[in-house]
Amino acid sequence: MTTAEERELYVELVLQAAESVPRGRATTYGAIAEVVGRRLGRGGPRLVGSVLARHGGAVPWWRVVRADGSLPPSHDAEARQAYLEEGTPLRPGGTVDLGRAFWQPTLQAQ
DNA sequence: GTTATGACTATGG
DNA sequence: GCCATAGCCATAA
Repeated sequence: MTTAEERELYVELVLQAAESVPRGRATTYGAIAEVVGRRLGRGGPRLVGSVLARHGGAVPWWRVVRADGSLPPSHDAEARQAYLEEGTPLRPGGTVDLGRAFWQPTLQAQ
C-alpha cells in the first residue's frame, strides 16, 4: 500500500542518496534502491529511475548510472560533458568506470 | 481488475 | 560486445 506521504518520502530519500555522491564519483540505480529500500522496505531500481526522471532536476542525476556504467542515450551527451568537468573515471566506451568511480550512497538519518 | 510502461538488472545465446 | 528474455516494483490508463 502506498500513500501520498510515502511516495513523497521515497522521493526525498532517493534525491538525498543522489546528493550524497561527491564530484568525480558515481553510483547506480540499484545501489540507491538498496539503501532506500532498506529504510522503507520497498522500491526497486526502476522506481529510482522514475523518481530521478520526474524530480531529479535539482540533483546531480548524471552521477547515477546503470549497473554497467552507462546512461540512457537521451542523456548520454550531457552526462559525458559533466564527467569531463568533474574528472569522473571513464572507460573507452564512454561509460563510467564503476570499478574506480563507484560510490556507496548514504542517507542523512543513517 | 487487467495491461502497458519505465532514466533497471541478471542471464543466456 | 549486442540482442532477446525474464524478473522486478510502482504508476498510469
